[in-house]
Amino acid sequence: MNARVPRYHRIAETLREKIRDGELRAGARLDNQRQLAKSFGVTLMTLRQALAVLEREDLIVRRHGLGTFVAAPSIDYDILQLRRFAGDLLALGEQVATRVLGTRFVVPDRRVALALAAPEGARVFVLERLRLVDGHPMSLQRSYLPRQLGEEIARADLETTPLGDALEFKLGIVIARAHETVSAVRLGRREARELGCSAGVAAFESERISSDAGGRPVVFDRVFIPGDRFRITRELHYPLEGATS
Amino acid sequence: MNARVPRYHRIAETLREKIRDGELRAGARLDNQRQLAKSFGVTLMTLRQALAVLEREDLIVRRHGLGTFVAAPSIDYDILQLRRFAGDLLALGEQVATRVLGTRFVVPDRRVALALAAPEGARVFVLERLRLVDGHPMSLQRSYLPRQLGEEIARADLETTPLGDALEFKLGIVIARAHETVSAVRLGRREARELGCSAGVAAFESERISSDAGGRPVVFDRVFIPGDRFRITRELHYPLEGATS
DNA sequence: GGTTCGAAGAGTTCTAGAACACGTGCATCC
DNA sequence: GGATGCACGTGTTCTAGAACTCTTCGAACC
Repeated sequence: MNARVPRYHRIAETLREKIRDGELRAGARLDNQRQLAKSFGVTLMTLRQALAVLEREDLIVRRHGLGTFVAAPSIDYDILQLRRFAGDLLALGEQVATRVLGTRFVVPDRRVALALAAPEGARVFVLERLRLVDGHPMSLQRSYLPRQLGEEIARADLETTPLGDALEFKLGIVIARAHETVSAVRLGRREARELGCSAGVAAFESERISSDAGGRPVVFDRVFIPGDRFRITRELHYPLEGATS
Repeated sequence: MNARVPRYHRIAETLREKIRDGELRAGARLDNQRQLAKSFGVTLMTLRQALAVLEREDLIVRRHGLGTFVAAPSIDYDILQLRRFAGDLLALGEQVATRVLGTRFVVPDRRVALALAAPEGARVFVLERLRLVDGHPMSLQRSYLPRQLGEEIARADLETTPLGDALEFKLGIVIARAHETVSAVRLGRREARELGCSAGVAAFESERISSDAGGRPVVFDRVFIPGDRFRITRELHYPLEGATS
């Protein structure tokens, strides 16, 4: 009757079906954009518009320099039960141990600096810990704190005192809110070595900004957990309310 | 240092500032895209990318054939306190009166038919009411009910009995859930006449589907309220839980 | 008074490239 | 062993148009 449906919508629909039907699995890499444009018989710009549609639907993820990937399915559902991914997610009845790898002062990357509102070039405190489940390395956690807080907290026995407790009982700081982002990454060399697996394997990366009641950022946590991939953000409110199904 | 910031980001930022500083007010129409592209010295495609950014941020609204408009500010915040927009939003301590304009059986439009699961071409019951605040017309509400329910309810004294009460005490039907969509429209002639304003003025239109505990759709409400513009949907659960800030 | 039709204005889709920027991996160098 | 640098593959930004569709509004027509 009428071909009034935009071309890029049709392309998006085609790809959507391939993803739905399993022809393209979660995590799979699509052909590169120029190739796709060619095979659909459209311009790069048009193809990119189709990809933009799918990206807004969280069906694909585009990574500069790497490629376009099929995203993980419907995270929203799982995330409701996620609670605090970073730390105490691991308290599932297993034998959980924490090994402090060390503390340092470093110049943070942009994300950390932004989260902690640290001035350009200023150093921040880092606490690096390894979580072991059943004696096996499970996650690598780097906790960044503003310099001054770090200097105070560094004197605590972090080997036996959880960071949250040290903040609360030593400095009187209580975490009131957190914003967490979980994404999928490939492990770098250092992270892989600490976790006892090979570099480049897929892993969760959780970035969490915890703030006190006044909204002041207190801790930036970055956690790596070897595993599958997905990406989601969500707000947490303490004390955690009952899981709303 | 480096102009590595994409051009369309700079354009978006410029427009963002104009909106923030009030140079462009909510509801104002921007220059047309070709004009904007020309004045920014970029291609139409590039300008459109800037607009796409702002649209995703809900700062502007683009309407095919009409123009690009500054969106209303931060609706998400207000909607939390919206409760039942359709009816009892008006119970704010003002003098609220209800005038029944009439009842009819009509062939519903597609949206109503779909919501009430009415067969093609079947008639449904309509109750039309005017809400007056302080003697001044505030909103026009059309409540659609399935034919059979309508025939029962038509015998009630709707001038003095709220529709919800009539449903509950006369038919034993209790509303358990509702799904509400609020959008911005321009008033048609009839609606404008009833509301005592001129046709074409901007108004809220709220469409609400109320269902009983069994999930059966009971009432479709469509409410017009002259005012500003926005669009949002949200789920309501009865009994309404306390407002989570 | 209502209806129909068409022109004008505005957003949308699309082409065919060219140049740029980012991540990775490998080779090289200390 | 670790740092540096470069090439390659891939996504991103941008140009300069042309053609299409949607909405409104007024004029002409019942």
